[in-house]
Amino acid sequence: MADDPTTRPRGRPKTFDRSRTLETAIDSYWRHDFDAVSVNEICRRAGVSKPGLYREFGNEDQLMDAVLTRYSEIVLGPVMATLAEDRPFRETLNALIEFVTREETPESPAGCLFVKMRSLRWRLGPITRGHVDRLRDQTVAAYAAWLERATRRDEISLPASLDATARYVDAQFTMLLTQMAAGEDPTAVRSHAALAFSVLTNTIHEE
Amino acid sequence: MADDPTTRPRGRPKTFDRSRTLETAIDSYWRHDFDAVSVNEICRRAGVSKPGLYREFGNEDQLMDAVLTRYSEIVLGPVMATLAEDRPFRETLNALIEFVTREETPESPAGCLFVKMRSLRWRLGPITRGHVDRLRDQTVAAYAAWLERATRRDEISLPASLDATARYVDAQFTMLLTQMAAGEDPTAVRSHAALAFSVLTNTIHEE
DNA sequence: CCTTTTTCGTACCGACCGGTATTTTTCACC
DNA sequence: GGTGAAAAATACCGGTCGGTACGAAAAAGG
Repeated sequence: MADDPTTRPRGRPKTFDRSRTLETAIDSYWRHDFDAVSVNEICRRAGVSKPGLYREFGNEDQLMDAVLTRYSEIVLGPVMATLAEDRPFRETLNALIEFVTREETPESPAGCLFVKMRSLRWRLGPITRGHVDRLRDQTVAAYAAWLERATRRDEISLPASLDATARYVDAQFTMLLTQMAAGEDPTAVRSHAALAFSVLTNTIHEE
Repeated sequence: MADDPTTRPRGRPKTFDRSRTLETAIDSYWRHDFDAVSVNEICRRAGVSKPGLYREFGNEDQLMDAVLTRYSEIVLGPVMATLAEDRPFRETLNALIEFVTREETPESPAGCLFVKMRSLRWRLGPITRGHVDRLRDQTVAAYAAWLERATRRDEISLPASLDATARYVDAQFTMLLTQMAAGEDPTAVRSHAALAFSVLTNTIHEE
């Protein structure tokens, strides 16, 4: 069943491990400085030949795009899901802050690869760049929807227009993640988060 | 007097224009993507031979250090001076926000070269990196002194420890300048500033 | 066994990098 | 005019980059 002789293709069987290579690439881009991660370097780390990688992904731009797609599924998806849940505003906010300021672990470095890509936009090819832009719009839209629901339930009162506030939230999370990626103390970053988001939660009807 | 024959050195007179080269380098690093600015590229832009530049500055690290020194004198110095002035807190804050969110002009791109260097720390040599770290400490210290004076005069009440608040202010200005460098709309960035700093100015005794 | 098909990886391409050896030019001094 | 010293630029170095030409290897079909 593992190798059905009727469907087995004709030529030399493929041994290239796409998934493993992709994970190596994600980890490399995420953990290390961006310009220290060349295609050559990824091949070295993944133990894969360069033409093999190019056969699988096409070029550097498409490789980065595949990396971003996978990262989006693994990391960004759950965050979006959290934002879409119908929990009290503070609860979701605290969960997000906790998630964003978590310590580095062997399987997931501090910071966010998506934020890193946004800040190093010029290193990206046109495909990945477009992908990043689309994801950013989706992220801001998710923040806006979250804020609107909380506003309708009188949990917060918007300090600015819905769109401006959503962009502010995005900017603040970007800043927090950038600081985490830079190796800042998580406690200090959390205190920044408390200050930055107090404009949302310290409303008059808490008095 | 311009060429005193008693002090005129022996060999071929120097024609290398250090100041002009330095300004070309500042403009290049400031305006363009960091990895698009190689030593070769700076030589091309400045119309200077590569050995000439190396004779003048030593290597890339020392060139960047010289760039940072000059930038610090030109741009960071006046900001520090503004912070040290004894003006009402809001007045200084507004002046800083206005300065930071100014539009791009031919002689000064949007954003801040110092912030750019901080975010691209891995592109820097050891000398420039140390310089950046020192300047950052000085900046945070200047914010702290400014906040402390305002607190003593009861203009603001600190929402966290002096040090934590100073670091928060630094983080926020860094974020604003990063957004400006990314080409965001100055009005949107100013609205982010208003939200981020409201935690300092919206104190109880304004009620 | 031999051909066909597919994937494999070595070895290479031109471009650009940071940095320098070397020769030529331009001056002061004699 | 000849000579020594300082600064000029050409032309080069080894290394790395993104990307690929091409022959060897491994399977199925005959």
